[in-house]
Amino acid sequence: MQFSIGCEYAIHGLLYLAMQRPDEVVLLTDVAKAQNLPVSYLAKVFQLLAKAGLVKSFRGAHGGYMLAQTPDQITLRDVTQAIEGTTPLYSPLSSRRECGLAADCVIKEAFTRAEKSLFSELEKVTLKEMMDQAIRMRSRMKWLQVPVAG
Amino acid sequence: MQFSIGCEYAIHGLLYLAMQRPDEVVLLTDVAKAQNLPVSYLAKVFQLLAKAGLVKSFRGAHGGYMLAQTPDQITLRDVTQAIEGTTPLYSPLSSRRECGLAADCVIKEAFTRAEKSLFSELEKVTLKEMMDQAIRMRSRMKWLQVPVAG
DNA sequence: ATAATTCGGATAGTTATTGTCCTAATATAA
DNA sequence: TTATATTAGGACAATAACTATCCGAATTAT
Ligand code: SF4
Ligand code: SF4
Repeated sequence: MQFSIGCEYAIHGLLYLAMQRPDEVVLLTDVAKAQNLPVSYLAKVFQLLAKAGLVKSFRGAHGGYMLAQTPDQITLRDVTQAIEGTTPLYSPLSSRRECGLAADCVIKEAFTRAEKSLFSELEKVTLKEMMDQAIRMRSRMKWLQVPVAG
Repeated sequence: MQFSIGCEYAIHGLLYLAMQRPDEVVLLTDVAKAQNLPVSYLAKVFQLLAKAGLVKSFRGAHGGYMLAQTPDQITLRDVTQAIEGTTPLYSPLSSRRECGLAADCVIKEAFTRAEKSLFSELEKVTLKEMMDQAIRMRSRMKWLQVPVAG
């Protein structure tokens, strides 16, 4: 019961993109290098982000990635769900157990509410806010030492 | 990012206990049989429940398990945490990434809030409520067809 | 054409979860 | 005391999920 490490890579990768000049296209290898991540796995993560519409990808020479939405549109929820998918937190295999409640079971309903509550919290935090923090505290985040606009 | 199947076993096992006469001691094998669960794994689950103080265990002849708290004291949060432990939903390995934010990082704070929110929802549902539902809908839950008080 | 780059699939390595088994400890009863 | 019933706990095996690597195909700029 933990977010996978792919979420961590995604969050920090997106933050790295957000810190570039707007519309700057970044190489995957640069993202990986800056944060000491395995580039081959990060590639998979970025493919998921692209599919989810959080980043735009460009193939070929001078290709790479850039954000597909403004940082204030991208929330932590978008990121985690892009990586982890949207399977419910609790889905009992009633195959073992004969049970005809199905739709209106207080247990399942409770988990559904809890899950909604979890993601609605994550939805409140945007990449913009993370970026703002990163700008304020840039000196303490060595992995983010990138040239910024201007 | 899903609650493990052990949680499902635990919830339904506790519900089975709750449906017995108060202070009735139940054999693990009966719980497993009623729900067609692997008894050896259910044993592990019940050991965790015992450690967490949700059930009392009795060894030896006429031994078994019973609830250690009244059904209205046991919440879904207690159960899930007894099984899954309390490791945080998100704990980035800053080993890869040099970052000095640590304590006051908006990302980590967001996940912490989200996690609290998740568990606070789960805390609102008690075994008593599940039991009441089970009593109302007994006919639709074949795995729970047990003799009840009286 | 050539070089640079992402895409997608296959696959391998690693870790976590789920399940089994065996022995020890404990409790009851004859 | 001995036999029997039952949980505790550790070691282990099987399975599944996650993480990581690799390669050929597609795409694009030069
Ligand atoms: S009681 Fe609810 S969670 Fe359990 S098997 Fe029935 S429908 Fe599923
Ligand atoms: S930015 Fe926050 S989550 Fe990322 S490495 Fe720094 S402290 Fe950890």
